[in-house]
Amino acid sequence: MQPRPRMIPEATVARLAVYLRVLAGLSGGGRSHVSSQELASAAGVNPAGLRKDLSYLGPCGVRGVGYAVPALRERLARALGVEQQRACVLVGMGNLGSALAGYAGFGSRGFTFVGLLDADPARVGDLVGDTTVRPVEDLEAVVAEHGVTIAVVTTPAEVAQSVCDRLVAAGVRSIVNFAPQALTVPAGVDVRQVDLSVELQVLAFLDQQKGVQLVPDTLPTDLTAVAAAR
Amino acid sequence: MQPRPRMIPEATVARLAVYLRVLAGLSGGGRSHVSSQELASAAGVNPAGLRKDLSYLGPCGVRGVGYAVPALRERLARALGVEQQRACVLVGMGNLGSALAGYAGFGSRGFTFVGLLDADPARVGDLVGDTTVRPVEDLEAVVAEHGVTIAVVTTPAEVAQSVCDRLVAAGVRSIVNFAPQALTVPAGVDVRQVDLSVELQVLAFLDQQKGVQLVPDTLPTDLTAVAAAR
DNA sequence: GGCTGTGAAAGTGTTCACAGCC
DNA sequence: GGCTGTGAACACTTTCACAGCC
Repeated sequence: MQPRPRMIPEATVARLAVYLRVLAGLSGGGRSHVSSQELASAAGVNPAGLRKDLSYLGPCGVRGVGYAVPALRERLARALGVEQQRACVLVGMGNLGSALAGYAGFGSRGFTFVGLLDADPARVGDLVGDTTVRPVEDLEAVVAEHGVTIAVVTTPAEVAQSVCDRLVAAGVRSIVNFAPQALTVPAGVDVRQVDLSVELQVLAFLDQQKGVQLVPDTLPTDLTAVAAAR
Repeated sequence: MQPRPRMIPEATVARLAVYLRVLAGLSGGGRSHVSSQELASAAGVNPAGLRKDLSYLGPCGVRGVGYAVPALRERLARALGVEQQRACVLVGMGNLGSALAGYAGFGSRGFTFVGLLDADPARVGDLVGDTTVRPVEDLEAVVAEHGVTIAVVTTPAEVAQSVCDRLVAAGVRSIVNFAPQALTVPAGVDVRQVDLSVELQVLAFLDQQKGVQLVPDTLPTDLTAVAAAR
């Protein structure tokens, strides 16, 4: 009976955010229309994939012409929920935490950091952007006060789980975790794990493979030798 | 004729890096063996998936017992190429760049930042970790001097492409790009694009969806209304 | 009994090719 | 002619179930 409100795949959601950013730049340039080819190239994806992504929002282009930049922009913003401002807290004000808190891009994309927390008394009171760092003890109070549902964890790995537990208990339902530590959470809470060092590691692996492929003529009889040479 | 050196899927490579980190922690605890269940739980993945991942390296566990911690650790390190140290450069010493440069985890995983570069004269000369920030003009010299093949870009978006071009011209073949800007590179060069704000955006979307799902009884006749209400 | 290793199945995401419309 | 929208094919991952071994 339900024709379904059309589920949007997660991979698509991530790319929609990228398209929105590219459109913002394009919009500043005063462009009125853009083709899937052009948009895809600027976003670094395949044109057909981009069209499929956009089609999840329903038809939103004009055949033979392309996409109207302002209309598409508004549609994307609405689909992603950027229109309404969301209150976030950030726990762990090391270099990474400071980088994220100071990133100007967040404000325009619907995120406001209403709380910057740190366990180190030396850091409490510092001004990052226009927000003052508060002691981690205030966590529950900040979450309750602003009705925070999204949190960013940039603490050392050892304390990430306990911080996470406190966040969840206080009512946070969505967490981005940069600490190299898997978090366990109750059902209904989303965690996105981001491991910066893994990116480098994958590159190193690919790099190494390139080296191996440059010498494909050496054909060892023993397969384990190849694996070992990796 | 070739039984194939067994290609390892990229998704698996990324997880192998995580397993290696977990094992390092476990190894410090003096454990001699570990089951796929335990390792998977600590890494935040499915046990069957973990076993499949490890099976790409060939059999490396003991049935009925589990995996020998030191042996598995060494095998993973070899597969990922962590044993040999790799020279990297990092361009753009803002907060994010500093966070990455200061991350102690890299050293133990085979990465050494031999060059920290920035275009801002005010930042040149700063000491980050035990490396001095150099002017971005030195890029080609540093890459050539140390035979750098891996670079991390944490510059503003506007200059990311030109920095990338210089890196590639200098001989870099693998790039992690944190600037919100798609990079175009010649064939043979790998780019991994990391967009930190996209993670938050996806969470916001999921968060919003939860809210919608809490009121599933409202069954509007018009589908577009649902899409719009997003 | 317990746990690994792995084919087979299910699910997800990507690419292709072309019909449909301007 | 050009470009969107989309079903169908394809590729990639994940999950399941169980055979094989200690």
